[in-house]
Amino acid sequence: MDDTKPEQVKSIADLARIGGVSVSTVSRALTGKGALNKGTRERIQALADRHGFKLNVAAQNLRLGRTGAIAVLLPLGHERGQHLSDPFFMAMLGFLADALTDRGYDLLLSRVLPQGDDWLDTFIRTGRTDGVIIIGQSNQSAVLDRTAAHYAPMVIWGEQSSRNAHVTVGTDNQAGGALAAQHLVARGRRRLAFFGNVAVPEFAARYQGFVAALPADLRDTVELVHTHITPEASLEVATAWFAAGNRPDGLFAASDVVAMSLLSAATDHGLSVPGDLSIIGFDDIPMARLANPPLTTVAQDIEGGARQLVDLLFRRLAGEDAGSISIAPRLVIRESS
Amino acid sequence: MDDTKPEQVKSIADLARIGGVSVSTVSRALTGKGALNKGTRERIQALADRHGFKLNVAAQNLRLGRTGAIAVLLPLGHERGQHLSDPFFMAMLGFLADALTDRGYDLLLSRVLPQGDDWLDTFIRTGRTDGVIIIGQSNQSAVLDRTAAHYAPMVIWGEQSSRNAHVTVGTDNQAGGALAAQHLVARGRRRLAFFGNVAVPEFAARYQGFVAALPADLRDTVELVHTHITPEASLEVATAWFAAGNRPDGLFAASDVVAMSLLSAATDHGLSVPGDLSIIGFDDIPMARLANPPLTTVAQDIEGGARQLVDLLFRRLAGEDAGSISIAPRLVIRESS
DNA sequence: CTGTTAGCGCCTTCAC
DNA sequence: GTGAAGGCGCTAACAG
Repeated sequence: MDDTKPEQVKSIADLARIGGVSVSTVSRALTGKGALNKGTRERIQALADRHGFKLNVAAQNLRLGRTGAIAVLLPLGHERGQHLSDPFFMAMLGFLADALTDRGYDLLLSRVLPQGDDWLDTFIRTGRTDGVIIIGQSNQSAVLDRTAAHYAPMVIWGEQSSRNAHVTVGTDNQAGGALAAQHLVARGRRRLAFFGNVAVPEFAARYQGFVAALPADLRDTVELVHTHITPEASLEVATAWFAAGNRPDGLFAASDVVAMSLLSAATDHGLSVPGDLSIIGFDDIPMARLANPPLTTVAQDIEGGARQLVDLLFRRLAGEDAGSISIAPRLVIRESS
Repeated sequence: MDDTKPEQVKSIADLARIGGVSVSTVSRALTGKGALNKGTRERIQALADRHGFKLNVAAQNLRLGRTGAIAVLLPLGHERGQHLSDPFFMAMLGFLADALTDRGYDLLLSRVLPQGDDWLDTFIRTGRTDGVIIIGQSNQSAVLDRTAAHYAPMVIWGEQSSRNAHVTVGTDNQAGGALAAQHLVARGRRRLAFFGNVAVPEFAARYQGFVAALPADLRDTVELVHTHITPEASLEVATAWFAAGNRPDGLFAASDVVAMSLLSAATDHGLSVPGDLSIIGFDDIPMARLANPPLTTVAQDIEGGARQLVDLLFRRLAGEDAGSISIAPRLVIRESS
């Protein structure tokens, strides 16, 4: 056809000049919005392709008063190492990335070390993203509540509570704890303990649900062992605990990673699982089935959760006053119990 | 002092009006750039704080001709499930987020299903980010090379090769394979196999390094077992392989996740580790020490790697023609060998 | 159907 | 030391 040499085209103005049309025509051709003669549209599109030109998304978004990005924040309130290693978050993040991509949004990832009480407002006011997804309340419930009061497009993965002013999506952790309790009791286990960090709302709920579902005589004897849920910390705590002579017959861990630490420590101390004791985890990370023996666990629907988070966020972004969502957990029985 | 009611301040123009100064003064006060009377600067900053005003980062970046964001792309060329579950990526991502945050940049996360051969150029031309970090070549080396020819701010975590036109940071996978070989040989193991997907450059190099470091008589008998490196796929392959009657005494896995599958499958078939056979993984994910028995593995320096990736990217962003970096692996001997 | 124009919110020369 | 004005690249009335 014609033989325009691919010169540097940096903006629609350049392309407009080369194509002998106005910038609005180029804009209409490339966005597909607005009425435009089919021939012109195709000619401009072809011209853009030939020059390897794409609309600048940043400028486009500025003009549209949006950013085209959603922030995913991992607050490291007290579990500094958790997010680095826990497969649960990787899975969640992957599904979130998919769900946001499907809607044409970018995912802005940020790990935050909460400082003072306005790290969240400060982040939001810089206008970097159109909405915020926060993974876990950590110890920041008060900050979340304060921001939720004036900022709608924010959803939190975590524990739902009537005390929360912020909107959450999350597993019914109490129900999950109850599933674990019922299972251990059904197996005839009576010397029980829970391992986790109850300063984290999700874990506290798992513990409460666990205790509440126990028969009255066991409720008073169940031990609460505090541990951060990183592999390193939980292995250390578990090893020390067994070394101190504790001989339980039923353990419920706040996460699969902690459960794997318990498994490892128990084996090291010559105990057989599930012969001498049962161990139950929480999450059902892909690796739970690779544990030795494969881990019985309370499964969270990570993919479904991610989808619900994104759905809810976009409903709120659209002005709808959509509320919290609770997801039922499911007991997956393998060989560790 | 004064009692201005916090009205809605959406731009520096609003603040300029309220403060009785020009927009340029506000800009100078809030960015700290340019000369300005100290008193004015402090007055405007106080005014901004009182109104909870922050500069709009998107507009600022548009004006400065940058985006303030770096893309981290996970190409899912043939390991669709890998990135969802492999703790290695979570760790890498966490460290990248930290390193980028330290430099005042955002991390734009994107999982891409490579389509055709210009998904990368298309992404770059939309101008969403100032640079690109790609985790793994996947099967896209040709695409990466083509883009690298005209786009400097791009670094790849993966396998370095003289055939690569793109710049990489990565573990010396051949050396890692050699470490595994030497260790198994030193343990007197002779019936060897490698488990992994050699269509992935990194894994191919691990396999080659492994074979090359073997004594001549073993080199011909080592078996290459193909498996994707997801927990699900590798467990299935390992189980079938043992069920077919294979009785090796030394296994080298392309990743720790695969090694844990091998451990699980071997135990299921009544084999003892390390009694009957030795198993070595690759990565040294935090959970490797929680395996039962704890996993011997070739450790990658994930944190150092992430830092090098970011350093290299910013050097190239500054116009420097900085080249690829190779990181030495380290054998971590635990109880699985 | 297409072009002109006025911004989105900010930074930065150039004057004063 | 501070203000006015132009423009980063794009979109959307409003005209014609």
